[in-house]
Amino acid sequence: MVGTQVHETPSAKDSKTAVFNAAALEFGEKSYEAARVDRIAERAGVNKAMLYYHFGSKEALYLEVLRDLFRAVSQRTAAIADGPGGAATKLDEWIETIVQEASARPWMPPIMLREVASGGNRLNTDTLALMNAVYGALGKVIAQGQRDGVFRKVDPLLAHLTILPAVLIFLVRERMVASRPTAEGLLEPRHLEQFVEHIQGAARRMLRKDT
Amino acid sequence: MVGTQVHETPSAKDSKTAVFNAAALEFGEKSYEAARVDRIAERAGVNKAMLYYHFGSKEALYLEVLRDLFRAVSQRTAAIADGPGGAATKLDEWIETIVQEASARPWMPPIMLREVASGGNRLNTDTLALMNAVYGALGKVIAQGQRDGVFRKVDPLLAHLTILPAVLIFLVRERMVASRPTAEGLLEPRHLEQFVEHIQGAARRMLRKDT
DNA sequence: GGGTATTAACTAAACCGTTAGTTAAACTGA
DNA sequence: TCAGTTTAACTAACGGTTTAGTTAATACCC
Repeated sequence: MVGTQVHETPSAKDSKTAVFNAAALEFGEKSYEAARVDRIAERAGVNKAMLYYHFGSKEALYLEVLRDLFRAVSQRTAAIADGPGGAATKLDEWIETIVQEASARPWMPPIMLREVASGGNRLNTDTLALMNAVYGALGKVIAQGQRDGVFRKVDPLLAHLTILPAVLIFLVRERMVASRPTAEGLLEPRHLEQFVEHIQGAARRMLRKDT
Repeated sequence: MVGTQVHETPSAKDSKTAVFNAAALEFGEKSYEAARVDRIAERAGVNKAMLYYHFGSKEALYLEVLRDLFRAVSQRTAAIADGPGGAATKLDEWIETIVQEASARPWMPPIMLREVASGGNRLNTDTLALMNAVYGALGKVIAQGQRDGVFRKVDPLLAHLTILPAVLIFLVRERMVASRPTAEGLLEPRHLEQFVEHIQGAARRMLRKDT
């Protein structure tokens, strides 16, 4: 939806994107089942029937949010993998991109986490393909690094399952921290840039050849 | 509940633990809101009202599952941190313990992921304290390693936020994989031992001093 | 011991607020 | 006028919780 340009009358487009944005926020805050259609409509400032007019059902609206989310990330990460540069740089960029997209769509991390937590039952084939593209991009970068002799032999899937979860959870954690008055222990605040540097470093150390 | 020994008549204990176990399964599979009290009762083979008789409410039951879960993990990880051994070994054991506890309670990873995804709103102070204990244990191990000169200077919180998410997501992923007929890309199967070795290695590389 | 009171364990059914989804009418701009 | 847009009002079903009542075992008292 972010970035969709179907030809529609101005008012229609406005109400549709209003619903979409409100839905993204709502689905980011609550699970699919806890998300309320009425609340989405209210947040969008439109009548609930508009939601059904534009999207057909709660589930269709949710899937629209999902697709939009993965489409953006998969395209950008794929561009990095296929673009120019060394593997180590691309690795940093891959991480940076995920973080950027998640910042542009704060609902992304919680939705993804809930989706995997629930076994991805709601993910249809093409959405799954988009997720795979994100992984595929990292796989290409790792393969390039191994070909170039700068990365050691590491299972790319396990590498992916080390980096991405950390990013997602750090980002959702930020909200928890923000909402608590006195945050200590696990909820001590940390700066995003600090984390990005850390996880880039950790990824590099995980992958680089021992000297 | 696992490990609770309150004195109760046999039948009461049976029905109560039956409800507890059914609830743990249900809450592991679905979000709190998607979990159905009727289904829990059915799975436990008891009347729905028994659930209220023993636990008072759906939420109280959920919190019981949560507490049980964190109690076990926090106790075991704390024991490792305070026990004998080198930091590197303790690090491996810390990871191993999380994996073991999660295997004993397959509902742990999905519940924890959903909980952080939703900002931990349902976590009360003492449950949060248990989570902090798990982190605190890792913090102690890292501090020991730094004191002994085998670990480099790394923010223990960021280190924790690198290791634990990976473990949780790998474990929930296993279910997704198992439930799909042809798993490719992100869903290619991997062995648990293989992953444990990988994440232990990644953690060690993240923390060890450069030579 | 035997009769009575009390309690824990359990059930079927109803209650009632909530919620996704519908409908039919009204409005708007071209 | 006419298609696209918007709305208030409505409905059917669902789901957590309560309730009124049953059963069987245990405790108490003479």
